Amino acid sequence: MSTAISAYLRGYAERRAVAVDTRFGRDQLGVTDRLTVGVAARLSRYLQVLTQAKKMGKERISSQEISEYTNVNATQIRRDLSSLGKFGKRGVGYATDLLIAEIRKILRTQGQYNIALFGAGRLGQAVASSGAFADHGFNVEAVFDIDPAKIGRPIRQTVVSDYSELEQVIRNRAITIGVLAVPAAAAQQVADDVVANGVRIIFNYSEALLNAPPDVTIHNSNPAAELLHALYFSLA
Amino acid sequence: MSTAISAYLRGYAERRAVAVDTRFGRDQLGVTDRLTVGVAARLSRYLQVLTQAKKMGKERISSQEISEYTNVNATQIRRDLSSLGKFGKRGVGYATDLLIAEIRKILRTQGQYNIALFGAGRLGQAVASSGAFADHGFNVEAVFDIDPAKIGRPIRQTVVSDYSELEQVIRNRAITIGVLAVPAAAAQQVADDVVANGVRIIFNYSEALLNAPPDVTIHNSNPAAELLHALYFSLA
DNA sequence: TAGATTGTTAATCGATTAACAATC
DNA sequence: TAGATTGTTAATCGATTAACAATC
Repeated sequence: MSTAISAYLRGYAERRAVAVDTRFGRDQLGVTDRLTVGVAARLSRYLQVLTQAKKMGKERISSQEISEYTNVNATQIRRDLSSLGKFGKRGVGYATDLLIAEIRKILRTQGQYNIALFGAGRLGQAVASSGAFADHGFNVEAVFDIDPAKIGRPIRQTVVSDYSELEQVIRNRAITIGVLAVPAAAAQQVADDVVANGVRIIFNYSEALLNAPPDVTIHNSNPAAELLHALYFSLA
Repeated sequence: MSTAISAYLRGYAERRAVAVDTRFGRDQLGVTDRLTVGVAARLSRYLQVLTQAKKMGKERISSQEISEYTNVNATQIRRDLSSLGKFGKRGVGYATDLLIAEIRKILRTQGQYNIALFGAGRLGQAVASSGAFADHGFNVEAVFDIDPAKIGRPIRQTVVSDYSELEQVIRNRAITIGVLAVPAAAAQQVADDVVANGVRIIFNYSEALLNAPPDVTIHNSNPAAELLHALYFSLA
């Protein structure tokens, strides 16, 4: 067990009171209620751990084990899960497969989502090659760059497209998520362009502070901020 | 202003009540009190935004502006800051430089920290080349790989070392942080090795679930979990 | 002065946790 | 049956927010 300081997500916008039905997270009308931001963030992290645990051949897992890898209190985990259904067996634990399926259902992320990756540099290549996205149904459907040396070359399974084909590719390949692995100086322009073409979710790996319309969700990667925070707690 | 869902950190361990002195975050005895996990996480994020704002030539910034980029409520930001000192000017805002210095003081991250990077592949190269760490005093002092083709080659300013030199390099270069950009299958072994050589902070970019002693802080990078969570809130 | 923005209060709500009965 | 672990309760604590006086 490690004193892990773990990143987790939290959107401060869109906070909403929740009255989740106990079984399916749906209300009488069949409309799915919103989870609170904290719950959705934690469920995403449980899913990550469960996916990896399954890869390692683990068929059952206890709240205590999930706790050790996420550093979420075991009671909190049981509480989160039991408020959404009865997924566990007392004295036994949770079936990994079942729990993965249930959390995916709850998060409504069972489907496949098409990503366009911007920037085919080292970071872009690392992102495209990572299994992290693929495990969760995120397909890198398109990769863009402006470097003629990279355009037309394959990265994993995807051929790098010229940035000028942005509009056409986004629409033809049903891109819903833009991942920015471009230099900070170019990030705002790319963000503007993808937003103009209907993309409403941006994952920003650049250091740039992006501006976007209110209906666009921007997620910033902040490795340095995370490390600073981890450091604070390890320097007792 | 965007409906940004932003990552922020939270260590569930080491929670502690806080009674921070208003000016320096120190108590009568000169011993720095612990911030709550939430406050330390938010301060780290403010610092990230301030650093970038400064790069963009912004000399002053308001709580409202910081709020737009971090999606932390502006009142919360003023509250966090004012509980640690009076850093702002009413009617004006906060001086970027001053606030950066103060937050660094509070987080005790003014110093330089030496990082050893494991894995000189695409991800490792991207991490080493990123300005994100350098901006906050994290020096990539050593890079390790086991691929003979990479050993001896420079990555940015650092020559790739053979993994067999681990012990010597960690001790000679005063490495305090290990960053893992190795395949998942190798991650646990590397973690064990760096811990055996005294490193107590690990930043894990691999998908592996790592085990470590309780006094070791493990921070896991979870891009897919973050994206899942962002997705949940954008699929209204 | 007028406008802007901080610092602070007060109230509410959600997160966290220990403890334990239920039950596999 | 004995051990393990979930599901759930109850109590506490911190986070969040609106509102506004202070003041630049």
